[in-house]
This record gives sequence, C-alpha cells and structure tokens, in this order.
Amino acid sequence: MTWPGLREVVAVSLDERKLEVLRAIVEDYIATQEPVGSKSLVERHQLRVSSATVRNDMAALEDEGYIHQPHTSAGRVPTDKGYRLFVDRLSTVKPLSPAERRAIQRLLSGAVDLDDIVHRTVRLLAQLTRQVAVVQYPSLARSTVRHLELVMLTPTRLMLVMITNTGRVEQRLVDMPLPLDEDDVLDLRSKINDKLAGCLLSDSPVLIETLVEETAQPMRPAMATLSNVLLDTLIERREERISLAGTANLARGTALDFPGSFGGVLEALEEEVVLLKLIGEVESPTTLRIRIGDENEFEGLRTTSVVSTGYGPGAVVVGGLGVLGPTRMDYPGTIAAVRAVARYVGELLAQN
Amino acid sequence: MTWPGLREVVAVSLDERKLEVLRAIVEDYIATQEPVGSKSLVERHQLRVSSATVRNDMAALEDEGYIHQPHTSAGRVPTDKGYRLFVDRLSTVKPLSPAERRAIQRLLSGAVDLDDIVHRTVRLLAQLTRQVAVVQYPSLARSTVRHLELVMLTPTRLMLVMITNTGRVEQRLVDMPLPLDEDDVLDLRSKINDKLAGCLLSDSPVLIETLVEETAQPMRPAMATLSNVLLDTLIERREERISLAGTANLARGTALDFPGSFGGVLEALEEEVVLLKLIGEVESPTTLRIRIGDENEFEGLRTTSVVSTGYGPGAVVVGGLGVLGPTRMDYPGTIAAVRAVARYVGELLAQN
DNA sequence: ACTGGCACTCGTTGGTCAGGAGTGCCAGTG
DNA sequence: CACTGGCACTCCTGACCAACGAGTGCCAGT
Repeated sequence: MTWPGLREVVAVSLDERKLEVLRAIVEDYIATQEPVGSKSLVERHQLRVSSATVRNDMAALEDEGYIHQPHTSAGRVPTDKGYRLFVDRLSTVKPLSPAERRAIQRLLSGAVDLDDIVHRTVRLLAQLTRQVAVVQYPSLARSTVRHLELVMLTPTRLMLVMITNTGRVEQRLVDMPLPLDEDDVLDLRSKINDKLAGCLLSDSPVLIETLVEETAQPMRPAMATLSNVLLDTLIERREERISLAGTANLARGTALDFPGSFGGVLEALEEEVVLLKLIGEVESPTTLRIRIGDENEFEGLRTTSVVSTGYGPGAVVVGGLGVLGPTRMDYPGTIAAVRAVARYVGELLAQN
Repeated sequence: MTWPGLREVVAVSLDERKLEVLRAIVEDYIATQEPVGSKSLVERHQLRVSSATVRNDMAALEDEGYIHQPHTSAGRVPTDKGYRLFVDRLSTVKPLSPAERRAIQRLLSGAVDLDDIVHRTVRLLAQLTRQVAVVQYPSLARSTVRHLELVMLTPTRLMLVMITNTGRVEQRLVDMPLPLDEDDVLDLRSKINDKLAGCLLSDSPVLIETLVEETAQPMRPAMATLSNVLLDTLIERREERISLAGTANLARGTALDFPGSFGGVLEALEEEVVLLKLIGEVESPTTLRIRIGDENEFEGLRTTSVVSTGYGPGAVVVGGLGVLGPTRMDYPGTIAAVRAVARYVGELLAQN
C-alpha cells in the first residue's frame, strides 16, 4: 500500500474551490483584520458561486479545523492550521518591487563593518516587513580563524583579539600567571596563529590542546592560560550575538493580535537564548523556515509567527535571520523580504 | 528687592500640611494607580485633620497646578509639576535593602569583559527598578587610547583595532592605497602608538594631523589613509553605543500609563540618538538628572520619566546610565537603584 | 451541485437608570 | 481664623434592555 502525498490527502477532503475560499479568507483577514463573512467574500473575490455555497464550504473548512468563528453569527478567522495550509500550498510568491530591491541594495552597500552590516540589515528588515526583525551575527562555530592578535597591556595582562573570516572580532582580557616581555608575546602570537589560522572554530579544540603540548617549558603556563580562555569563552559557551529591531511594530494593533499578554512577547524577545533557537538553527540558505502560532516552542510566542532563514556567503550558512509578527501577518510579502535580504547579505559577505 | 528662593516661594503658597497632602497623594497614586480621594487619604495617612480640610487643601493644590482631577467627582492625580515638587522636596531617600546591595555586587562582580559589564548592568537595573534600563558604553570621547593595533589581513587591507582605557575595543577595516609588507605595518603601528597612547580621544585630532605630517614620503599615503579612518569613524561621528533592557516592563499597565500611543515610546527607544541625548549628557557621577513627563524633549516620551546619572571610575564620568518609566513611577526607589548601580559600576571600572 | 430564501443567533450600539465615590460650599464651633 | 460636619451636586460605572444587523445553517427548489 502506498501512502498518498500531502497534496492528495488535502485534495481528498477539500476540493479546489474550498481551497480557493480558504485563500480568500486568509487574504481578507490579513488585510482587514476582521472576521470575514461569506457575503463580503463573494463580493471581493471572483468566486463564481453564491454566498450560500461559500457558506457550505466554510462549514466544511471549519470541520477540518482550518478556520474558526469567534462566536455564532460572526465571520470566520483562519486557525494556525489554516495559515499553515495557506503558506504551504496557497500563497503565491509576491516579488519585491524594484524600488524595494533598490532600497535594499542601497542601504546595505553602504556598510563599512560587520557591526554595521548587521545593524543595517536588521533595521532594513524591520522596516520592509513592518514586523520585528532578528539577525544573528555570523556564528563563531561556523567561522574560521583569520588572525589572532595578542596585545600586551601590562606584563601580566594581555588582550586576545580574534578576527574571523566572517568579519567578527572578539576580544578577551587575559591575566597571565607570569610576567611576559614583548618577545614572549610575539612568540606566543605566531605559535597560535600558525596553528589556528584558517581553521574552523568548531574544529579547533583538538588543535588548541596540541598547541599546549607542543609548547616548551618556560612558556607553557602562559600558553595554557591562553588556550583556556580560547576554549572557555570563545568555543565552549559559544558567544553568539543577536540584533533586534522593530519592536515598536508590535504595538500596532496590540489588543487584537496578542490576546492576553503582549508583554509575554516582549519578554521572550529579551531572552537571547530564545531568539537564538528561533533564528539560529538553519542548514541551508535556500530553505526558509516558518513557524506559525502553536508551532512555536516557546510559550510567550504562541500567538506569533516566525519566518527565518540562514544566510552566508555562497551556499554556506554562517548565521540566521528572520522576522517575527502576529500570526495574521502578510506571509507572501514577509517571505519575499526575508529571502531577498538574506541573499543580499550573503552577497555582501562573499565580497569580503 | 531680593527674590525669595524656591523654598520660600513654595512655603508662601503652600503650608506644611498641604505639602504633606501632596506627598500622600503621590505616594497613594503610585501605589494604587487610581485617583485618590480625600476620604481614603485621611484613612491611610496620619493626617490629623478631617477629610473636609483635606479637600480644601486639595483645591488649593489644584489651583497651583500640582494635582488634577480627571473629571468632577473623581479623586486627584498628580501632575508633572506635582511629581516635580515631590522629587525635589518631599521624597525621602529609600535605601536599598542589604539583599539588593548584595545582589548588585554579586551580579556585577562576575563580569569578565566590558560588554559583559554593560550587559549585566542593564539587566540588573531593569530588574531592580522594574522599568526600562539604558546604559551607555563608556564614551570614546572621554576615553584615552591604551593601544592601537594593526593587523594585516591582505597586503592592501588592514584591520585597525583600538583599545581604550575604559575597556572598549573598536575595530575598522582599512583598505590601503598601496600594498604593504609586515615591516611597514610594524612601523606604522609603532608610530601611531608613540603618538597617541595615553591620549584623550577628544584631544587626538590635532595629534593625528601632525602624525601625517611627520611621516616620511614612502609611507605617507598609508598613514594618511589610516588617520582618515581614525578621524572619520572613531572621532568625528563619535561611535557611541547603548544597551537597553526591560522593555517588557512597559507592557505592565499599558493603557493607563501611556494614553494614546505606547508604540510611540517603543519607537523612541529604538532611536539610539534619542537614548543618547537622554542618558549621555551628564557631568558628574554624583548628580542625578530627572526628567518628568513634559520636561522631556522628545515627543514620544512626554508620558514617561527618566532618571539618569553618569558613571565612571572615581570622579570622572565616562558614560551615562538610567531608567525610563511611566511618570507615576516609584521615584525614591528608582533613584536609589540608579545611584547604587552607577556607583558599583564605577568601582568596577576603577579596578581595571 | 448549486442557489434563494428564511429563521435564528448573538455581538454591537445606544439609551436609561440606580448606586456611589468624590467634590465644593457653607454655616457652625473652639 | 482654622477646622469640621453636613448637604447638594456631579458624573463615572455597571447593569439592564431593546433595536439592529451581520452572519450563519438549513432546506426546498432548480
């Protein structure tokens, strides 16, 4: 026995027109933000049937759990399941306008700096989608070491600066067990660079251990201290960063979108761990991940949807970015914006 | 003719008991968030007079503009002017509990890094005051150069890393006009360090110019490029940073606190320029600045109050921090928290 | 398989009314 | 003169009710 694919399963219970009705409901509800009734539906869309027919279809859709009415004698509102079907099968791509494309290119091309890129990207995304935008800095785990620099601040205190191929610069203060002089520092520096330059950070722990073992006695404690710092603060608890913008967009239409607690959403947004989970688990830059309402793992975000994707130079993913908003958001537009921005950012990173 | 001081002016129109009444109103309103009437006032406070007397006092206070009634036959609510008088003359310092002091010390002492310090501070402040907390990174203009490092990425591309005495580390990519080799870079590096190390950044433009002039011909274009980057991105448009936390606290009691637009507040908080103006203009770490409602320069923040102060090692101010909340916030508690946190942060910076 | 029609549901709107909190004012008192 | 008790007045709040209308479900008819 062969299982029919998703497409057929849906087709069995819902014929073409019912799907058309669902699409119309979603579109109208997104636009007006009000429960939509059968009559206005036939007026606004070219369904070639009467409102009574649509009502029958709606009853069927409701039985299947795709829509829901707040109370008897109100219009219908899509459920999370309804939105899911909509994004999976019904929505058509809505290409960005040339003006928007140009805006993206213009804004991003002015960036001078990784910080600047991320900052511009997150604001751009928030503005484009009129939602909350989240951008993860290129993940250290997915970056390679370009250069490590040791700066002597005092004889017993160094600053370790790491520059990655993705443009991230991380620094740590290191208190040394013994005083060092300039030559010692240069020596340590070149040893570390020889070993680690070009190496993927997630592969580096082994290399770092051998680094200590290969160091001759007088410098060994110093090297051990340095490698501890590297392991602890840069690799173990991988230092991920997140940038956020557009929270003010949440305030538009609060009461309707976030029944109960809209504060809960803000709280979730303050937890970097939550955001990282939301944005940071992507594999390829071409796949786009959408979580609708209840599909979200986090309690506070059950009334929101998240559209996220990975980005990076070429086909590699170095980080994630995305957008968060009420479940009734404009999915086609949001998807297009997230895709486009991710692609431009990738190109930008590839240039460096 | 001599003008009487503020104290006397107030004393002329408002005797001791009226002030006592105002204090009681502010305290009750802050606690209950509801207009307070004469009757409940005499019950909850030991005013040794009848409610009728209090009513007379309230009428006087209203004439003077310190309180206001939303409608006839409602209790009174303090005006911005009322809060102002309250914080200036009526509020008594509310020392932090030992537990709170210990919490501050414990949380902050674990910091490893400037980023970490700022991050912990802002979260701590938000938690302590249950408001929105804002912390400015130590201002570059008020910092001195500890070290400048040049890292060669390619023969024509350097990374310039600046470390300040306040722990900030800023980096910029620099594209050089001509290819350089290792020795050139070392040479440039030591020249720049000799000139700038220990120097206050706001004093540095002159030094940087002489730096170019003193450089001999072959290296001169390179030095010019570097000094341009220094001037442009680090000094001219001084690169200030801000950290924010606790926006979720705004959501508690929205409707009552922010008539009309609470989104406006969120919007203002997204503008770093606004935040900088709010927090960043402080002189001494001992003075505390309070802006109440209308006193705020920015439209969107007219319904909020801001309590801010400077911080820094010893008596120097290197940055500002503060708290923003509805005008009806707990001023004594907030003031105590802001003061205490600023002091601890200062001590922490002094240790480095 | 679709449609027109009809009865029904139920939220929304607007009006009225009683209750009560709070006020302002005034006459009275130490 | 400062304070108080008392009283009339205002006006917000909540409850109740009726009219309205959007929207539905269902059924008989084509």
